[in-house]
Amino acid sequence: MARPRTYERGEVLDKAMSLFWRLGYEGAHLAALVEHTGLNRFSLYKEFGGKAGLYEAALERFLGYLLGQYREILTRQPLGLENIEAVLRSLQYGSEYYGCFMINTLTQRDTVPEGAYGKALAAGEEIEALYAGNLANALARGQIADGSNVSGLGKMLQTLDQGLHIQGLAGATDAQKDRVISAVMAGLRV
Amino acid sequence: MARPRTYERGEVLDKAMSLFWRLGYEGAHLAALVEHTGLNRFSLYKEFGGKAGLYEAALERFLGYLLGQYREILTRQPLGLENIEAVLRSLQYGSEYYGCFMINTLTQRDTVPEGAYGKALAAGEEIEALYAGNLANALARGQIADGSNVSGLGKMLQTLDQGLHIQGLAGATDAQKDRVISAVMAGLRV
DNA sequence: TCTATAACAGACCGATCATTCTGAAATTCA
DNA sequence: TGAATTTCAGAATGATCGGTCTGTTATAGA
Repeated sequence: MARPRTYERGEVLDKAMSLFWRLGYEGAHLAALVEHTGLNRFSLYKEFGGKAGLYEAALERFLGYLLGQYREILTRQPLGLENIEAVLRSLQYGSEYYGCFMINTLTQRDTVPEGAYGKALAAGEEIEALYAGNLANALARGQIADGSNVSGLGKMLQTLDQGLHIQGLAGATDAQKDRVISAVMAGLRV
Repeated sequence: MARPRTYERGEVLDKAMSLFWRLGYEGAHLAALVEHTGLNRFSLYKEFGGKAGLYEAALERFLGYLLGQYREILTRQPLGLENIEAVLRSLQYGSEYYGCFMINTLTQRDTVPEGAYGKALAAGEEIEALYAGNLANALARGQIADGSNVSGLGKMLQTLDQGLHIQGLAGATDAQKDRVISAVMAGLRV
């Protein structure tokens, strides 16, 4: 009954994500978003309500990818150090982008749309909980020292994880990041 | 022989820094910079050449502060773990800002003025070298395990340091960051 | 094939961007 | 005190911003 759309919502979000990722919210101008996504202004407003809505939708999509990866690896049975090492190593590679869209959102809290900061925050909390669950099991399995401060270690791992993304921005190679991870895992194991 | 200026260059840079810090390069509009620094447009262009020049000058000033702090603590004799712990703890507190202007510059590589990224990178390399120097001495003093990978540990500490700034953005409390530091130091010591 | 519908491309809009310019004000040196 | 000089405040400037609107085009159902 009507002209069919020439875009697919997911593809548009992926392309918008890559632009926001590189350029930030203010830096990704509407003209560039229109050109890069192929979605014309009219449809962009109809579908997402505007630039802010597009950013939030792109961020949600990214966080979905990200949490999917963390959940997949950090719920493998049995929970423990293997999962933690696997997730740290996996997340460093295979991305065509630098850094992390979630972290960029956090660092741009005051320029990013209203709801974005909270969404990034919530994702971070779930990731921390996933780390903590694996650490608790690692403790029960005797993989880490008796009396370890599990909650402190959980935040430590997340801190390191986030730091690795900054290291990537600062030009650290995969080999260097690998050595960082090895150093931390060595300190963790009994 | 002429009307005296009503501003002091350093103060202007401090105020510009705080605005760029919070809002990023694109987000800090010239009108806001003029209002916040008290420096009028004419003088801003005469003194710094424009918005980009002001950003670079503010970043240089920030990196000067930052490196000054790192150098002061990480060159205390004798070099070793004490300095490392001291610098990690000191850098987390006492700032009225969130995050780190250097890290923000790295995450906004594609929107920030030409030379800014390189300046941030160079500062990071000096910091890493300072960590490495203290680790090498810690090894010689038997503070860390024989055969430790000093260069890997150095990058690990810098990674953690950067991660702590992101944790601050994500609302981590000083107590939580303290526990993260304690966990890492515990893993480091023999 | 014709009509209703929704997406299309791109022109248009006021607001605001970084930058430049203009003229008044304040100071110094003669 | 008066001329020279530099900063001051704020008014232009052209470009570009995010957002809106209009007329055209392509499809689906009748």
